[in-house]
Amino acid sequence: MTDPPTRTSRRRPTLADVAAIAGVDSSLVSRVLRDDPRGFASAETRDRIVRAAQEVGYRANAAARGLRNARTMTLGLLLPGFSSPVYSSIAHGVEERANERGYGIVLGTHAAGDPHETVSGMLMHGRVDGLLVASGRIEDRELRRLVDRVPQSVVVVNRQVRGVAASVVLQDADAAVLAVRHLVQLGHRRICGVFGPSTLDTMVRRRRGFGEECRRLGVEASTVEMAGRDHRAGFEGARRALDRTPAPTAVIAGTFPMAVGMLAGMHTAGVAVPGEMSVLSLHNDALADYLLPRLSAVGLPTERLGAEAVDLVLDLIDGGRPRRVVVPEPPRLVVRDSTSAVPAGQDRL
Amino acid sequence: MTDPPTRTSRRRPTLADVAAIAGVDSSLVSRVLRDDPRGFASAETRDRIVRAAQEVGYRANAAARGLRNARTMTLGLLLPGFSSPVYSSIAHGVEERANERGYGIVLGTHAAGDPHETVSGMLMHGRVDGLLVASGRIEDRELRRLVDRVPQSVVVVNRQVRGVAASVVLQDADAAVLAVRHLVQLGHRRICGVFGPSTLDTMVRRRRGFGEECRRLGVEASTVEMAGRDHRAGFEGARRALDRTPAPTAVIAGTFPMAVGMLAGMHTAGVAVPGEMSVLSLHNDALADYLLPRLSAVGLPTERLGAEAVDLVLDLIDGGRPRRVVVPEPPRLVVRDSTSAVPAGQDRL
DNA sequence: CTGTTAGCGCTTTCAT
DNA sequence: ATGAAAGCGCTAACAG
Repeated sequence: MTDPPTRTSRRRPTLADVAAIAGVDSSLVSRVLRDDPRGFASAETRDRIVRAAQEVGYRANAAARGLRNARTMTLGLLLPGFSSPVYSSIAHGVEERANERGYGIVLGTHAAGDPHETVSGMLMHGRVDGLLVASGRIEDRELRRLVDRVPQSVVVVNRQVRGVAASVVLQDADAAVLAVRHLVQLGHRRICGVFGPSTLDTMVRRRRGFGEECRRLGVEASTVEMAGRDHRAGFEGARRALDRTPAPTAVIAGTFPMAVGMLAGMHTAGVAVPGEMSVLSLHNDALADYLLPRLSAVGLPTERLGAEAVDLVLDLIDGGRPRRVVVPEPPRLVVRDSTSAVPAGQDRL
Repeated sequence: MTDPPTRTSRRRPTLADVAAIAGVDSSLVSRVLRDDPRGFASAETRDRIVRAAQEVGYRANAAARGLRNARTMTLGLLLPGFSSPVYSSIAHGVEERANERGYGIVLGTHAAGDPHETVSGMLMHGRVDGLLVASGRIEDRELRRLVDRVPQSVVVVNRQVRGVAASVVLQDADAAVLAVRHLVQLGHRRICGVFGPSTLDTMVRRRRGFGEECRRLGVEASTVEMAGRDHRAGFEGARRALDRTPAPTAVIAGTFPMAVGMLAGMHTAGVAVPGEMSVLSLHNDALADYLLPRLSAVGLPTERLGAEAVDLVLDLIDGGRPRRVVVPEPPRLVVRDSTSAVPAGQDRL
């Protein structure tokens, strides 16, 4: 028998402590504090309980509750890191929506260690009720194996994987379509798309949208595939695009950081943007307004990605069926200064 | 009595399940699987247990373990968001080090909701064993109140708060000192520091280092204080710096995004960098190499910040005494293209 | 070397 | 309207 802790005691107060002070049973305290419909208590008792709880600063222990309910009220979020603004944005959206729905987030970046271990660790130890995988680095095969074990609680974000039924993606192809249309409207007829590795699902979809729209509009499309998708990849991609003969009059970058790198790459190569070359980014970012020249971009609603993913996984946890969600907000073109009409003398095929 | 689940069963296997298959008691399974020194088992039994565990894919339930041990093996990380690269970097450092030491991270950004609730929620519900607060937005007073309740497990990161004994910071003042010296060496004698709000501890320290070194070296210092510390704040700060009479020949930006904004601001104002104005950033970033001009910067070891914070909080959890840690790695100057010798005709006071 | 027992803090029947 | 008791899955103390 431990004596009920006072305000000054350091041990975390338990239901029993509150019950002792209020002079009732702990089960009643539990019901009252949770507003359990079956927890009718006389207004007076109720009041005593609530006051006692406040007095000692009672907070339910999450582990005990989780053990009892077989629910942790926590979701896992697996990211490759915070390298790209897209991941930051996803994290933000996930966290916000999870919060709204009463869930916490445990974070796993697999900067260090085996990605598969990180993933299975979270889910298999029952640390989380569901898992959002927003990492391109985990192999499809690994992911499928994981989902085979716990299909009801894994959602892949910004990616689709054969065999994994629950996913949320953006309208990547449409973003590329929009980009092509903008450039064609400006008079461009030779466009080069510079993308990241085809091992990334988003890149494949953007690239496809790019290729198809170019074909449909009858303009000359070329494509460069880089191993990375960061500034450096863009910088080098610019050079690769310039090597094409005849050179394109406009380039589309597969990611925002790539577009930034391409701006630098064009400058290094002595090619004026947008005078001699238009540069257009897939994905927008606050930084775009502060670059030279200000970067035109097709914005995608990345924060919605996180929110939708949370809704989907919570639905799965509640027994819902896996779905493939496409965020309904369409991509939006934001024209700034890096795209302009095709230079005179180059406007025919 | 439930029958031992086979591979196909969906219920998460427990110790009891493994024990049943191996034909031993669950406590023995527990000891063997944890390599408990008191868990000697005959090689043969051991083998049977391990195989049984593997067969059903046993993973210890974190909630049960946490309840029993009064340890969750989880740390809380409170960030204001991923707006700034510094926060991403801290998150990365924290996650990596925590991983190494066997801890998970639960993330709280207080984009949404009451920051104080987020914080107390994590700690008070026993969801985490310790808390890293890397947010400038939580008021000092709030933070002190929190720490009064649970002094042994809160560490503030990249910030010091009176009344909160455990903190980890960088050598912010020294970074500013290094910046000033670089510019003075280039011949600059009128330098303007453009900082974020003085409500942020880091800004105060950088500003102090700036002011003191300028005084020591006998150069003319002016200071601009902006309400924000993002691109926009830098953009507007550039104009404010140019309004000084006589105008400075060099500016130091309080954060990396501010420096980016200042580059744009100078360009908009028609001031050539570095021809007419040198721009130097406090904090470095991969982006620096891809700006026009490439941005000179003083790098600070932000990732170490996260690692040190994890080490400190784990030390506190183990009963260690609170300390004020300063990350030992000194700031490093990276000279690129945005700083140069003072323009001719302006090199005297 | 292995089993028994008790209990972490909570929720949920089932009694009263 | 309230209480008693059981049990979530795990580990530690103690027996044997």
